[in-house]
Amino acid sequence: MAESSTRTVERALVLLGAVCDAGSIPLADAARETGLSASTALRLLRTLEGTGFVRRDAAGAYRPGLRVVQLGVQALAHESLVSLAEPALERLVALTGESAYLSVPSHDGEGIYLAMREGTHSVRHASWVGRSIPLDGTAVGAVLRGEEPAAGFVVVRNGIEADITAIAAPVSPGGQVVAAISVVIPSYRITPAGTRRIGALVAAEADALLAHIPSAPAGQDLTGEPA
Amino acid sequence: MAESSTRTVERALVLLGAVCDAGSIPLADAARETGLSASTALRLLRTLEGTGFVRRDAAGAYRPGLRVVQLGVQALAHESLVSLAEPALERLVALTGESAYLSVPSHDGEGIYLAMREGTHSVRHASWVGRSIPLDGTAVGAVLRGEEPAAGFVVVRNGIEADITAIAAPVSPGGQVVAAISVVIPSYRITPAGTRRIGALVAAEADALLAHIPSAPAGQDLTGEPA
DNA sequence: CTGTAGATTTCACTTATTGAAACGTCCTTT
DNA sequence: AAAGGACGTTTCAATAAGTGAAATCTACAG
Repeated sequence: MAESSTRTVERALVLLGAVCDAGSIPLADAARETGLSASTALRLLRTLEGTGFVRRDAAGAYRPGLRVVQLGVQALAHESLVSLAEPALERLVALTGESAYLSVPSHDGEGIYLAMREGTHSVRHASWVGRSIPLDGTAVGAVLRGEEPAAGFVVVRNGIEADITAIAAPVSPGGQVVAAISVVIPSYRITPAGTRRIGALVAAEADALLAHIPSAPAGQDLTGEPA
Repeated sequence: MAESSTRTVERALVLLGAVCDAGSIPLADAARETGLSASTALRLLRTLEGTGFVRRDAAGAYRPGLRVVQLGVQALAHESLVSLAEPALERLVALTGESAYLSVPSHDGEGIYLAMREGTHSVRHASWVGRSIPLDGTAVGAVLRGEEPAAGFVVVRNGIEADITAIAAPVSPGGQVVAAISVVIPSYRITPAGTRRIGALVAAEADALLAHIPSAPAGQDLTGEPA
């Protein structure tokens, strides 16, 4: 039985996702969006409510509950990658003035931002931690998939977002890509020379990120605590 | 059937909680801790894994997955209370040098820190966002329960944590307590006069927090977006 | 080499989930 | 005012789905 499942739980989790995506959603919409019957959705949402994963507001609509916040923040704190990366992101911002990101592959064929540092320019790119990013047509995506061009970094000009240029480099201890460091810049501000310079910086930081790690045996699981 | 349930989902969520609490936990421990049979725990954890809520590390142990981080951060961002409170916390830190917190009642009879601002003193109290706090014997607890003494703030000296004094005041638009603002101080640093001064500051900030809000009808649901 | 502990799979039992339908309510429409 | 529609909620019989004891396998410690 390679296939697991547990339909009920899967459905509940999908519902939870829908509620979190929406921020606030009435029962009927949640049911529609997840393709569940109203009664099933109600029952599952009630279970989620009873455990604090969602709550109802005065209007009766469902919202993400505090348990979600709690577990999420806890989990984020346990991700040692972000604490390792933070100084690197900071340096990148200091040296480039642009926003810098750490992202990792998610389970569903996308990527997700785990940490960011906002740039200092007044016109800056603003994404946010926890945001999903497609792997197609993005610099981060190319890197997370393992396409590392000779230069050591990937540049995507006006990819998913128009007028935005992204420069990304892989964090790949032992050849296995576990994360990407990237810098995102309004395209009008970028020059060929600047691209090379920043690309080199990003690649250098990405390389250095896990260089100190004594002996990452198989280059696996560096998303957890190093201990 | 006033009682909801859905045993399977509840169990899965308890497991998820256990994994997040532990940070990293092998199947057997998770099963023991939740009182589930190994096979059931395995099946549920697999479901959680398939949806990205947990993942396995190289050793096979379970850890919080990225989905948890993602939803948690999303949810936290949607909490308008924290954006409203942040300036207040900042001011408190500026005026007192001590760490300041925003907390709300959780679903399980505890409280949870939703936002914090670290103090500037070299010896400071460090808790963290997402942390649970008991309601018994804490200043925050007293406030969240609705016990507002005449002074407008509660002081608890050496409560749960020894050598720590906490001063908390309720955020209660329309009489209903929805949150608490608090400052936490190493006890040796506090004086009677300082307590009064800080208490007044905390109470003032807590009062002012939702004063601007045009017309919070029944004083409900201010944890969500004000729209 | 033997014994214990964990992880994983199998499988028969039945419990617990399911969704259509019915109900009450609150709107908007005619 | 009455009719229509949408939503939240409850009921209930059918059965799909989850359960846990036991068996299997591996890894490791004695």
